[in-house]
Amino acid sequence: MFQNVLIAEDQNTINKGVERTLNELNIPNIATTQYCDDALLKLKAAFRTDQPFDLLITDLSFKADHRERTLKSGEALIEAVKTIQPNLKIVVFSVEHRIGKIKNLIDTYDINAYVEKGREESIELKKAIHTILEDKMYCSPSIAQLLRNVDDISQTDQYDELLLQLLAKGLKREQIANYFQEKDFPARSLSSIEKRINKLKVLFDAHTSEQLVAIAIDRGLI
Amino acid sequence: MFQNVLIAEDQNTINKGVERTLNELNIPNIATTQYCDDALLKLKAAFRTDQPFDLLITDLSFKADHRERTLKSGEALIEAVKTIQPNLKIVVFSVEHRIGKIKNLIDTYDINAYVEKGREESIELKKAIHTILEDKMYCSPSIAQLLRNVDDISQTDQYDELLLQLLAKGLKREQIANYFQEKDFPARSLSSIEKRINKLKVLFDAHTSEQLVAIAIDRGLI
DNA sequence: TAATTGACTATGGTATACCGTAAGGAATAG
DNA sequence: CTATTCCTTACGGTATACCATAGTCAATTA
Repeated sequence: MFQNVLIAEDQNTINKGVERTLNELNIPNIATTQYCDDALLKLKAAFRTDQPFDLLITDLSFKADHRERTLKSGEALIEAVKTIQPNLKIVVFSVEHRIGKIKNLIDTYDINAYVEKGREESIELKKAIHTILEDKMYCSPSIAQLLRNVDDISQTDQYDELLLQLLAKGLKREQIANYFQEKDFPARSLSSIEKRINKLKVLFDAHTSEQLVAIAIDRGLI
Repeated sequence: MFQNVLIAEDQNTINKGVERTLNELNIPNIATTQYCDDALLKLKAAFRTDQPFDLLITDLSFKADHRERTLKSGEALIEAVKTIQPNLKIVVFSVEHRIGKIKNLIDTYDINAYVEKGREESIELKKAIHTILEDKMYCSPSIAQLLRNVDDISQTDQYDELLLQLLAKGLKREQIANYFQEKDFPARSLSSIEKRINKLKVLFDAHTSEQLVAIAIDRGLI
């Protein structure tokens, strides 16, 4: 079982709750922190001793408050951690359900578990920890399900992604065409842009381009 | 001090955490539940005994899962509770920061405290409970600040919020107008809808309605 | 080579969104 | 009461989005 676990989570109550769950697993040393910067400091400090942390459980989003912050998100924390202790096991514990974001997280940072916050989260956390101990990856069932279907989404390639981003950034169709002209992209005419947007609307079952943007955001594509 | 407290919160970990916080206040009987319907059953059952609950701490949003639900939100639970035990003290404990919703909650249901989930939530929960014991209302500082600035804005907030939601759901301007006709809302003409959308675009500095929706989602307005 | 296909583009017509103006009515101020 | 202001609505013109059609060109195939 893990010996030294660090919890990074801004919500105080969740800290307490996760701590209690870890108690039930008989983990001897549990540290908690409410800021990413503090988490990194603690990890660094412990890494220099003979008692480094062997597991990090971290949220993704941390609210801003009066304190200055260098690391502003779980992603940033993970990226920083990987440079000093690349073998540290990491569990991401978040409400994030946008599959694009999660897939990116898994692909980029090679995290060991993704647990979605929800009713069964305590049970899932325990499962995740046991699974990691066997050197396997754990993922909440609902998310695992979505990940399997993620190939549908990767059809919408970089081009579509950029197109949706530009829409969400407030560019009109003609402006997008001009932008693509400059970048010398294929399908850079106004006509092609229109067709592509239309294709995306069919693909995502959106009635308007406003809804298209909303869906794209909801799925974490942009 | 309160003797019998019920916690309604779908996130298991938060349940544990709040329970621990209440332990620190030496509250003898703490019950937890992850469903609104169960919460109501427990409240009803206890109300018939000589040990009714004297405090309810409830979240606002409860995720859907396989179970059938009658009560789907904290608001619904509160409304139901008020019919059977109108004097029950209620603490709402939520991440909700849309001031319109919160003001509506306070005005309609006469709740005793609103604690916003965040870094200081445990301390605030304790403060809230102590404040309620003195028969006063407690509100998180950040929310209290916002409430002071919002007198008549809240109505327009609701309206704008719905408008943005309908846009994100793919309704066209005319369909939104029709929807507002049916609901007998003020400013229900196509012209008014257009004007309002335009006002929102100026307010949020959006160039297109697509961007407006994106910004609204980003800020958690919808 | 000739035909075919597919990706891209140009064009024009229709629908919708956008924007300004003005009229009506309710509430408010003088 | 009248004037003013604010809100709502109607209306009309312009811009943009939407949609169908057809043309160009390059690559592929027979």
